[in-house]
Amino acid sequence: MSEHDKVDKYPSMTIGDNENNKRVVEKATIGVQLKAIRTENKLTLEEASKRTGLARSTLSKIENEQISPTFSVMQKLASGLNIELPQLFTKPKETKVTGRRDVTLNGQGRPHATLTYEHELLSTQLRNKKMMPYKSRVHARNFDHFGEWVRHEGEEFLLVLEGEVQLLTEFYEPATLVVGDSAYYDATMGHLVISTSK
Amino acid sequence: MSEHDKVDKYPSMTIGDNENNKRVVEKATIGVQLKAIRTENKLTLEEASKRTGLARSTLSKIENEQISPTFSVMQKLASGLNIELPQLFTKPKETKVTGRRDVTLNGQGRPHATLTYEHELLSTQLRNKKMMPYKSRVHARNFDHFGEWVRHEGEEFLLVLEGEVQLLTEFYEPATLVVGDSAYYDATMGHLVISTSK
DNA sequence: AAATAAAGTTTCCTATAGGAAACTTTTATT
DNA sequence: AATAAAAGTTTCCTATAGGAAACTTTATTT
Repeated sequence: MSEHDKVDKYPSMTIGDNENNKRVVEKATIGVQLKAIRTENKLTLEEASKRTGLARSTLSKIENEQISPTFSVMQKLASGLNIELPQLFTKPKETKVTGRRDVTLNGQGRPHATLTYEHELLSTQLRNKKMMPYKSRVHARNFDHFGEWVRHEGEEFLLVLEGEVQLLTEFYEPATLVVGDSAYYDATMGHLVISTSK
Repeated sequence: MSEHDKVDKYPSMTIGDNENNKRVVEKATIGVQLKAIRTENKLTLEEASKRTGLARSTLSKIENEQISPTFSVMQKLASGLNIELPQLFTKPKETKVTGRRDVTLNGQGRPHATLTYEHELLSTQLRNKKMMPYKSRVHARNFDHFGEWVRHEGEEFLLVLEGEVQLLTEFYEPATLVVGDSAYYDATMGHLVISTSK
């Protein structure tokens, strides 16, 4: 292997440069990550070797991006160094909303109407939030307005701001909620909110 | 390779059974995961092969846990199948609140008072929620009640139910919020809420 | 600043991953 | 139910990962 080869073996390894031409911008930094984790823990290659059961040389090569470790090696790394697997290739988490906030004054949210609901989406300036807050006015007055359960990934929390609604969910009896009442539920279970106000 | 070998190659591969005797309970299911993802997307091995740029045979062997894919292969999988890398070895998230809900009537939450806030924790019956909803009455009337910024992991959404408060955050001017106003912010950035009601 | 020790890298070899093609099994079609 | 087509598996080979030991570099001690 020539000197040039060594340096360029995994040059900047752009992920997914496959025939479909799907290109992912992120770089493969498993070596860099590993070295960072090891040095932060003040471990030598020898010590890391003992903990992971991997050869000193193997660790060195991974750190210098000379080889692409197998999944089983990655598992030994995570286990031996007491970290979660994704830490090996995920840069220290940067929340997408890092250092940002978004204030939405009453009634200034982005409107979004459907047949059954009138939503006011809140904090729409912030992208990639973990929560999607919104205020809703409920029009639906019975199950038939929907036809079937609403289901989707994630969890929902609701708080009644005015009037009276019924929360219908699979497996449970309907719950009548008035101002100040709230509920939290798994959204993969069928759910609906209907209005029982006048 | 004997029939027995084939079956047991990666028998139930308990991770991290290394000399430090650190034992991780989780199983290595990258093959199972991959197969699940592929079939859910109604892809044949051939199609998956085209998308990822990997050989049909390689995919088959990975799915049957006959080989341990290298990191670079895992990247091609994630990229080609349009998934996040950790999805390959993390079982489809089973929310801890699966199939459950928790209704909290007004004033029936669990009280939790501090010097500066009077909290009413909501939906405390459900454990391991992704969100922690609560109503708070704010006592603090200036920064000095705290001494320094509040900081923690995650994101916060707040909605004013009555009175008037000021939201103080690093990097931003204070925001005055009245009933119906809301805000969303990164909680790792210093933040405080103080009361400006009478 | 030599000598020694410790940490890290490279080489060389063996084991295993990944690809091409043959083979087997399953599904669809007549 | 026989045939064809499609999907999946296995074989066989080549390329590359991983381990042992030699080698180089960096830090430490005298």
